[in-house]
Amino acid sequence: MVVRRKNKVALPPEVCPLRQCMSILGGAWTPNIIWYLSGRPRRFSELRADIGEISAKVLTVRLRRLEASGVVHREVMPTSPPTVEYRLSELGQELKPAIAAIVDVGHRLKKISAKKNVPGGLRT
Amino acid sequence: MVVRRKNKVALPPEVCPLRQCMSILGGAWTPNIIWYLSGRPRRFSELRADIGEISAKVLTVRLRRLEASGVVHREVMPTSPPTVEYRLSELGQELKPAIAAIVDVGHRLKKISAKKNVPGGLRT
DNA sequence: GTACGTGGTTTCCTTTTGGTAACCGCAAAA
DNA sequence: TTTTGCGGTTACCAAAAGGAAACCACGTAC
Repeated sequence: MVVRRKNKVALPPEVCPLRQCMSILGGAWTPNIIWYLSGRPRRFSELRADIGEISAKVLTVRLRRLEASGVVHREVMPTSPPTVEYRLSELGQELKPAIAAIVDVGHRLKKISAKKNVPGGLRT
Repeated sequence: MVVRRKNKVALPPEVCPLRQCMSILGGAWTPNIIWYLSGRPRRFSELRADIGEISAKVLTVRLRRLEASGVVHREVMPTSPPTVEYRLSELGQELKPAIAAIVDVGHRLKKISAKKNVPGGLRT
């Protein structure tokens, strides 16, 4: 019995742009984080307060992932107690139009669902 | 002991537009479905083939939810075997710019991650 | 010494999600 | 009569996600 190479040569991933981008935007609160950071840099506790319902754990996980994907920059300031500032990287800035578009649709959805008396439409 | 009315008068939901919109776009494959439907109306089996990896169950659930939220219109055609056509409603059309913006970022992410040799960035 | 604030981490738990596979009803075709 | 295609539905299951609460290190303030 001989070990053979597979017939298919592991066809290149050919990532779908939509999935590519959604893999960054996915997960609870991620768009909100980007939204707030698009305003100005923020500290951990600021983001926590801004978003309100997010847990520390999830916020940590999100920020770590965004950092790993190059969307967010993390900087420790030499203060005491040390504060940490998060801001959108150059790459992160590219997401702003997408987030803005989503927010924009959100506004229109609100108007429409108000007209139609669909109480809030779908909620999470 | 007297039953009292609550102090807070059930403050209005005050839905965040971002969450509002993401509650529609959320869930695996949803943006892809909208993307394909934004091209032209499609049948169930077409969408299934277009997206490829989606299961019938999830596709059903997504379409039902999109229909319920008024984004997608479902029409049964009087053919045999009966075919069902899905298309974006007027409200669904509003989502096109947002999806387009996301796709656009996806393209740029691809270029950047190619440059940086981050192999695909984050995958789902 | 003790408490406090910052920015987390860790553990545990419940809920949600999404996939697989089997099944279904109908009408037409073979 | 059996099969085929369409458009699903259902039951079951494993994995992932996300929340709560406890914990942690560090330097400063009291």
